[in-house]
Amino acid sequence: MGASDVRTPRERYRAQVQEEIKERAWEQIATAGASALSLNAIAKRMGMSGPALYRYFASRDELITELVRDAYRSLADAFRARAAAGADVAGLAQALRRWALDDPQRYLLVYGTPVPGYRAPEDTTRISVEIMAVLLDACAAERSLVEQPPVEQPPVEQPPAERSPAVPPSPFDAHLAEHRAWAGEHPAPPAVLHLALAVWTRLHGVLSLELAGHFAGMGFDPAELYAAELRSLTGR
Amino acid sequence: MGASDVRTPRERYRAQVQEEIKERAWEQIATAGASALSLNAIAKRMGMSGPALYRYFASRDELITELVRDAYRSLADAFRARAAAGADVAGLAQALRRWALDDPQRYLLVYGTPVPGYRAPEDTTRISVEIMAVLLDACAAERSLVEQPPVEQPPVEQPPAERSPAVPPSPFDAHLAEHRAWAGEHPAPPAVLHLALAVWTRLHGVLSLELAGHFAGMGFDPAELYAAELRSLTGR
DNA sequence: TGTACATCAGTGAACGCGCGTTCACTGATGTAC
DNA sequence: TGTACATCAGTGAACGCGCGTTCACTGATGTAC
Repeated sequence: MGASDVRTPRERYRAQVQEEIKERAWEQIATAGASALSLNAIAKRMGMSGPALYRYFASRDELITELVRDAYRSLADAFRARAAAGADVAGLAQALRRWALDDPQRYLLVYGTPVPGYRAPEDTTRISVEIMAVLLDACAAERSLVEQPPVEQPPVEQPPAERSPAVPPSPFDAHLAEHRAWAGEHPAPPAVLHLALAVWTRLHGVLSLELAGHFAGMGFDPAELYAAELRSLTGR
Repeated sequence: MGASDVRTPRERYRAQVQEEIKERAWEQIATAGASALSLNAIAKRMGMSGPALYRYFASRDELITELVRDAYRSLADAFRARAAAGADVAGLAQALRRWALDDPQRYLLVYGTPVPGYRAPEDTTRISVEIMAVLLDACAAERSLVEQPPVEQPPVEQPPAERSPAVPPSPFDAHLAEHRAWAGEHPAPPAVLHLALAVWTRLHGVLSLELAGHFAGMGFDPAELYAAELRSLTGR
């Protein structure tokens, strides 16, 4: 509200139709996948003629771009809100899972198999950096809380005496110390960068296989596996 | 050879053309994705007319089914060969990574976002059970080798004295003890089932994001992350 | 308050395209006597 | 070895479809005087 209230009725109507187009687009993606998205089919479902949509989106690709952008934005917002409410890594993981299950195709559009000829706009990389920043903050807090449990777990039978109080950095931590450009200005030490990447890939590993239906018929509860993977990261 | 040599010239020719159709299909999938697979385009590239392909595949869907089956079969063969050569979990992980990078679209066809309206044949579930069996064997050996490092890693600062010699089963292990139908007749204890699932999801997490290009521009080496995740599983 | 004009949402026809699939047919290859 | 027949790979025309996109247009809504 406020500043957006100065919009003229025409502008408001325009935004409203644009929003409905996106909604129908998501419905269509949900039933037939992103590569089957068709402007004509959306128009038909809205009771409009096909060309009418070109008043709102310059092309099919631009519509997809907008959907990808919205998806990223929505996850970033969910993360920031959760973080602002004091969520830790487990809280973010829960938010991620909810966000993914809430609309599987939205998750897959962002993190699934890329649409063949489609090139994501720069815009979205900025948002994904934003998401990673929230995760890095949470990981940093997690680390300082539990005093550096290594993400790469040493074998149990290794005598505890041989462990120096400061856990020696893993080979990957050493690699990250010299390849941390992706973290931008974030002051996180390599172990935290490592943890953030592990959180990302492990949770994605479970989620993406679950959403793709690969656990169907196996009998166990994917939520339990998700929780277990989360514990492997936080140690709690 | 041998038994296959009794094939008549016609049969051999037929098999040969069928094989070339599949090769062209993979080429097309590699450049435009699975959902863009077109029989007409394949025929054109082979210098044939479109309808000619219907001598070899009853429909587009049947061709895709064959490709999916081949992909599963190829991974299962690679796994069995590696296991027969004495590979441990790390060896299988290496084989998986090589198999995936060797032909990313083949990996994504099997483990990526499912093709919208497509339903995989029963046949493939059997092969994926076969793959899982090889992995379970390797995981069982791994476990007996390193004396049960838990997949869910407890925090470091937890006093070693409180760890019982037999590590207490994690909540997920307990869940798996009662939901192990997917392992079939395999006698693996819950901790081994857990390890196998973690191997699958963690390696897939890294591989799928790497193949989808999500690490592009981040600067670190995905192979190093893959190796780190592998160490998180084997403790070595 | 009323008139003249500009803006802009939406339509319908049309373009060219490629798709999966069918069908009747041609011509080469293999088989039986 | 030669002839008659069966098998089968491949063709070309055709069907109906839906796609993205363009274009000239109608008609409603908003704006300026």
